[in-house]
Amino acid sequence: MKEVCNCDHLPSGVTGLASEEMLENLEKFYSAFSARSRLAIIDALDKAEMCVCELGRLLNMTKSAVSHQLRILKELGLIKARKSGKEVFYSLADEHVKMLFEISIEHINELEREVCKKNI
Amino acid sequence: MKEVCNCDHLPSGVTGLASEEMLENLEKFYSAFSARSRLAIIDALDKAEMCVCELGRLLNMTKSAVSHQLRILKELGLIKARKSGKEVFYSLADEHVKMLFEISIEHINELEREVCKKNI
DNA sequence: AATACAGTTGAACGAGTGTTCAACTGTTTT
DNA sequence: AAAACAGTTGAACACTCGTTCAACTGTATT
Repeated sequence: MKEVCNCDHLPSGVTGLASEEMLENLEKFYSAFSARSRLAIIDALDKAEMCVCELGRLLNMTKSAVSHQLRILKELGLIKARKSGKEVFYSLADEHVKMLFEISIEHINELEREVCKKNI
Repeated sequence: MKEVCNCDHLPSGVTGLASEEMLENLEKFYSAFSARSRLAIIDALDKAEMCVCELGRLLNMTKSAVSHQLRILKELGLIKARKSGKEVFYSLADEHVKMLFEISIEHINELEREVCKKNI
């Protein structure tokens, strides 16, 4: 009962691999969430619309740092901006972003529990 | 009807922000998916159990590069290993990882469609 | 018109990261 | 016992990325 690696050929049963384009989209999307500062911003905007100044104070970041990260999130289509006088109010782009973020939180919580159980 | 930034105090309606620990978990999790090579590995393992050699050939990576990334994924509890003779077969850790990955793909597809619609 | 404030931008810096290379372990085959 | 193979590991390298700093735009206030 030997399990062959047979490294002369590709594994046979493997079909439906993600396309290059899909991988690129996934990478871009996950990268947006892979920095603590951006995660904190998304988490905050998941709770309420906020201006740069508020975000900065809430998250202990400089306005500049917040602004840089907001630009990245905006380019990825994850947040939207609403200008009002001197201020710019940011919020999550749509319900899809909101859902995806909240679902992730739930699942990662359960994942964490699984890992903990195994380590006992 | 002026919308006050009132940058002397924190925004009032904001409660239930993610804890530091939660942010850390989210960051670790998303970081695991933020490298193209790791994404490709996860995608492949989502389709079938594979050894390092197969992954390397399938994804055009050296065994060393694959092994390094597998170590990271294993430390995060996202994949598991099964040794058999000379070879080590890897697969996704459990159904939770599988689901989270597949759900993400669906949602990102829809997200992409939304963004495209807006750019018309 | 001058000042103050919210926000943006680009350059520069330091920290983190993925790959490569070479040496290594451990198992199987001859 | 020696050779071959699957896989791992650590150092080195280039590259990316987030923050800081300073200068800037545009709006509101006096």
